[in-house]
This record gives sequence, structure tokens and C-alpha cells, in this order.
Amino acid sequence: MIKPFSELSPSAERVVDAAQRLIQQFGYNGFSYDDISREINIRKPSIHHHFRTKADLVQTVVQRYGHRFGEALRQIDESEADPVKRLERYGALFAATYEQDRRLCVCGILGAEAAAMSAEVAEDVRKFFELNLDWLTSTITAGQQAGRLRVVGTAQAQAYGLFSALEGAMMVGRGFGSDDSPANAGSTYISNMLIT
Amino acid sequence: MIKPFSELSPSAERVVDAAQRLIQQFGYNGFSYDDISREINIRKPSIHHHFRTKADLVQTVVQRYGHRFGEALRQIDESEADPVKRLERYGALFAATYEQDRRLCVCGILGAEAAAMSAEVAEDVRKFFELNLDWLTSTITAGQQAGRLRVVGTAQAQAYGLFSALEGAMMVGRGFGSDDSPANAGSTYISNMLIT
DNA sequence: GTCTATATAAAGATAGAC
DNA sequence: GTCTATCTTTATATAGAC
Repeated sequence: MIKPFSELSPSAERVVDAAQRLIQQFGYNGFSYDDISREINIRKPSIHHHFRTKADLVQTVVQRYGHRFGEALRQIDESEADPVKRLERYGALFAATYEQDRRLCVCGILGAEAAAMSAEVAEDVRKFFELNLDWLTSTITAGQQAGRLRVVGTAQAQAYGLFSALEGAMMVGRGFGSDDSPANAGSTYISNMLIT
Repeated sequence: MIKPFSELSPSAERVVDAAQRLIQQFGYNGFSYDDISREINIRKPSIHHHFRTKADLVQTVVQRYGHRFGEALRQIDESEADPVKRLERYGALFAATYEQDRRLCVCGILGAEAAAMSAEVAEDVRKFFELNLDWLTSTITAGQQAGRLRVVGTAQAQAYGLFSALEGAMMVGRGFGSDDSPANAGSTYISNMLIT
């Protein structure tokens, strides 16, 4: 068990910030303690003082990321009643990330690299996916019950499809060298479900 | 300019095979010449003899992969006239990859890691995406003209959406620890466009 | 075309002083 | 909590013999 992200000291927080950005741009195996060191002007052993291993550091990044995402979902639910608009707001979360120098979803890229990761990190990534798929499933179901969405197959399958489209759009956008927002892929997906 | 993949010697081919598998499972930064060495029982300098640098090797992997994918698309076009069935066959290509130990699309994972790659490799990855999006755009357009598919927005946007869903489904499936086929995500996407 | 030996740099991590 | 110094392992790559 690692120390919870809520108890990080200010400098530990700066390490986590830098690590998150580096993961989103280069992936787990694409950055080192030395990169963080250069980025926030701290020596490598100081980073080890806060996070004994790289796996611990990345786990903290994932846990904080998942927590923040959960907060964002709660925020959407509190401020928006229409399920269709909720889904659009959801897509905008991915867009906001990608618009920052084409950064990827932390768990998207770590999911892709899952085979090269510690079991602990992999489990937290899985929980992130679960959080998202559960939220999408109930929001899509709400849209169906409100007569706004046409659900072909199950709401679970549509949730998986929409989530995949958003995660995939970031990855494809990167490789295609496109600034096109993942929100477009999200809107397209939602439009296909929409009852007009 | 690297040597074309069509002129590889048998042992160079074995190196490319091993490299491709390692990329699909661990990503560009997740494998080394040493891994290949252990895998196919050859010494590291022998690999360097065939491929001067890792970037050269990976570029060969991507070019061969793109060529084979192009052949598969041609194969689909030759043997299947119905646009909807063509799209299903297309989804099955991704499924076939994922079913081998949950391997990812070579260009999917390399696209995600694009920021950490050489310009040459990045360009070949981009061409792969272009090949796929062009094929999907014209196949979806054909489906629309045949009165089989309902295209909300543009065929380009739907092509991007379907491609993202398939690439994303592999990534998400990995991170979620699911054997669920990406073909399901593809079928779901196609079903949403289908005129019944 | 393949090998042994080796160079060089980087990565993850620890010891111990301040 | 931060540092200098150091260790160990690994990665990419080259020299040169067979």
C-alpha cells in the first residue's frame, strides 16, 4: 500500500504533476526520474525520498487521476440533468486533456502498456475504466428511458463503444498528427444514438 | 531510407517478427534488442547487422505491417461486395490481432507513443492511419449510396469514429483485462449506423 | 552472417552527509 | 527534505575475429 495522494507534501505534488504530464506524452517507459529531475529542478534521490520506486510514483499518479475524474463526473451529474448533455460534457473532458499539447488519457496509455506494468498499477487502471464504463452505462440508460437515445444492443455495449471511441480518438489523433478534438468522435458517436 | 521489407533475409525476417510481437505487447520503449536476442536465439550484434538502429528496425516493422494491412483490405474488396459486410470483415482484422494474447495494433500503440519516436517512424504510422481512414470513408460512402447505412454528419467523421472505436477497444480491453473482442465494439458502431 | 568483447550512456535505486 | 556520490543493471551501439 502506498501513501494516499491526498497526503502529499507540496514538493511531492510537483513530482506527481511532472510525472503525469510525462506519462501522458511519452508513456510509462518513455520517461525517467532524470526527466522529472530536469523538469522541476530537484535531484533524483529526492524523488526517491517521496516515491520509493517508479511503480509507486505512477500508482499515485493514477489514483489521483482517477479521483479527479470521479469528481468531474459528480460535477456533471450535479449541474446537468439532461443525459445527452451529460454525455457531451463527458466528451469535453477528453477534449480538454487532448487540447493540452495532445496529451493522452493517463489510463489510456497505461492500459496500452499494461503488459509492462506492475499488478498494482494495472489494477488501478482497471478501476478507472470501471468507473467510466459504469457512469456511461447508467447515463446512456437514463437517456434511453427519457426517450432521447436509441440503444441498439445493451447500454453496456454502447458505453464500451463510446468510451473506446473517445480513448481511441486521442491515440489516433496523436498518430495521425491531428489537432481534431476527441470530442468530435464523441459527438459523432452520440449523434448516431440520438432519436431526432 | 531503409532497406524495403520485401528484401529481408530469412533471419532478418525472424528479427522483424519478434520485434513486431514485442511492440504489440510492450510498446516501442518496452522492448530491447536483448529481448529479441533471447526470443529468437541470436546475438545482439547480429541484429544490428540487419538493422543498424532500433528506429530502423521499427520502421521496417511498421512498413511491413502497413503493407499487409493494405493487402487484407484489397482481399476484402475482392471477395465481398456488400459494404456492410466489408465493414464487419474489417472489424474482424482487429479482432484477429487482439485474440493473439491481446496484442494491439502496431500503429495504435506507436501512435500513442508518437511523441517519443523518430520522424520517419511517425510518418509511416501516419500513412497507416490514412490508408485505413480512406478505405473506411469510401466503404461507408458506398454503404450510404446503397441505402444500407445512415450517415450522420460526414462519411469522414464516421470513418474516424469507427476507426477510433476499434483502436480504442483494443487499448481499453487491455487495460480492463478483458478478452472481449474489439469486433464487438466494431459491430456495435456499425449497428448504430445501420438502416433496418 | 554470426559471434565475443567492449564502449558509452542512461535507468532505477541506495548510502549517508547536511 | 534535499543533496553529492555511488552502485548495479540495462540499453543502444561498435570493433573486429571467424
